Formats: sequence, structure tokens, C-alpha cells
Amino acid sequence: MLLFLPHDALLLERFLPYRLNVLSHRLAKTLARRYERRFGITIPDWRCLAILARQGGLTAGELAERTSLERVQISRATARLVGRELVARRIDPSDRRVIRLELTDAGRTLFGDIAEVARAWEQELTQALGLSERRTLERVLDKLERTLDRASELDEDVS
Amino acid sequence: MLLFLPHDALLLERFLPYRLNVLSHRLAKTLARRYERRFGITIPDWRCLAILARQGGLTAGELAERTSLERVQISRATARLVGRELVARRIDPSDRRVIRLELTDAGRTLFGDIAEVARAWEQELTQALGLSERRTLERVLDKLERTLDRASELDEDVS
DNA sequence: ACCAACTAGTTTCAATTGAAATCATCCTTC
DNA sequence: GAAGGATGATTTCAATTGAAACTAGTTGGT
Repeated sequence: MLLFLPHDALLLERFLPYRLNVLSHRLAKTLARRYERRFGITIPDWRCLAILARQGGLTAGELAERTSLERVQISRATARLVGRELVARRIDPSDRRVIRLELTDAGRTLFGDIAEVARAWEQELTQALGLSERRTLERVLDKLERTLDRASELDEDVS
Repeated sequence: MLLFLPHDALLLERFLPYRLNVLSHRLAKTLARRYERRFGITIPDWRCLAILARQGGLTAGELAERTSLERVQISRATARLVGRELVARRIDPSDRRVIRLELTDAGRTLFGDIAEVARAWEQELTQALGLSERRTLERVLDKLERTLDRASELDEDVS
């Protein structure tokens, strides 16, 4: 039995990829506006900061993996952040192609402020959800991601 | 208690807006590729078809509302669809600014095929979810949307 | 020690996006 | 029945995106 798509008509507003896309788009726009206003920072910037806050000395490639961003976006985000002296680059002496990144003190301070806003925002957003709803949501997102992993493996072969 | 953001560190990979964004982005890319390959159609196109399949004679503005797309995207999508004779435009005689849109027979036929693929894809995606998980997911998405409605009302005032 | 193949990161360029300007028509109000 | 202001739709343009080309540096095979 299909919950999302009754077989008599395809109801766009119940189609899961559509709903997720609309929700995530609105969410991203709201968040982007808040980050931009208060901190002059984009979402790729903020993702880089969040990862580097937890672990410094990462390469651009590692950042790309952990932020789910394209390499090119990492390149641009880190250029901005280095320009504002929130992140420091240093060339790895053992392999001079590799650039290791870490937060400066200013970066760490700024990220502290941003994280607070992010936390408050998530609080606001999930206020209406009960504990079991939150847990189910997490589990469902995990499952969907794993399904997608498998599906895209298959798809790659075709292309 | 915060499930997503433990207060000692901000874990990007558990931050809800991040997770939704990554998931929805992957989903959209996968779907876009499939629609493009098989039907030569973009996601905005497909959303317009889905809405018009259920109810014809809508205006561009009504389509924008129901597809959650910007007006400009509706304009472009319908231009493509009309070009391929999947959609017919007719000027409303009672108000000649208004253009009413509806599927042609070819459009209806094509959409039938697309809908089948969409259904199969959603089936594939949600296979791993139990019935109660699906219901909870729907409820959670509803709640998040409503929360966002309220939040963005407040935000507008500030801007 | 050289060259080919490879890898990390950046740059370029064409496509996509959306905000704002524009065009066309309609509705008031005087 | 004109003028001014709305409204529906499209067009324009500047910003963003990501695929592919490129640069710099490394590794492995001969």
C-alpha cells in the first residue's frame, strides 16, 4: 500500500520528494537570510566552520566529504573565510598539493555565536514535535539516506 | 532536551536543516536525471504537469501557488511545455491578462508515463519504512511546515 | 632520473536561478 | 472617458551553481 501516492491520482502535494524539497528549500532560505544578516556568512561558509570547529587540520577534500558540498564550493567558501581571517590555511609540508585548514581564534569566536543562533533556531523549529516523533524522524532520515545510497549506486552504472 | 544539537558541540551531521537539505538535494538530482533521461522533462515541468493533470484551466499564478515554484519558473516551464504541445494556453476572454492552461492529449499521455515512474520511485524509496514510520513522517512534515509558516511571518516583519 | 598517470585544489564557462523591471490589461475614481 | 493605480505574465540581468578544464605537485614504472 502506498501512503504518499494513491494509485488513482498522483497528488503532488503528498509526493515525498516534492514535500522534502519544498520544506528544505524554505528552511534553507530562512536560515541563509538569518546567517547573512547577523554574520555575513553563507550556508557553505557555515558548514565549513561547523566542521572545522570540531576538528581542525582537515584538507579541502575532507571538508567536501563532511559538509556534503562540492569541492568547488569548498574552494570558494574557504577563500571567503581565509579572506576574513576566520580560517587559516597551511600547506602540508609532506605533500605540497595539500592545504590544511583550521579556525583562527576569530573564527572560533564567531562560530560560537553562530552555533547559538543555529541551536535556537532548531529548538524553535522542532518545538512542536514530541520526543518520539523526533526519534522516528531521525530513523526515517537514516533509512531514506541508505536507500538513496543503494539506488544511486545502481544509477551510476547506467550513466 | 535537544535531540539534534547536543549542547556541548554542534554536530553538523545531526542538524536537522542540514540533513533535510542534503537528502532533498540528492533526491532532486536523482529524480531530475531520471525524468530528463526518459522524458526530456525538468522538475518544474513535471510539477506543472502533475497539477494540470488533476485540474485544468488554471492560471500561471494558481500554478505557482500549487507547485511551490516562483512565477518566473512557471513562465519558463509552461513555455517549454507549450512548445512541445503538451500544454495548451488559452487567453481568458473575460480578462485578457489571464492565461488559462491545460494539458493536451499528448500531455495527458506523457504524464501518465511519468506518473508511473514517479510512483515506482517513491515505492522504491519508502520500501524500507514501516507504515507507522510513514505516517509519523507525514505528520512531522506537516508540523514543520506549519512552524515555518509562523516563523516566516515574523521574519517578514523584520525585513 | 625520467615520463606517464594520478591527485589536490582552483578557475572557467555555460546553465540555472530569482529579484526587479517591464509589458499588457483591467479596474477605479474623478 | 482619461489618469492613476493595481494585477497577470514575461523579460532582463546579476548572482549562484557545478561540470569540465586547468595548474601544481606527487607517485610508480621503467
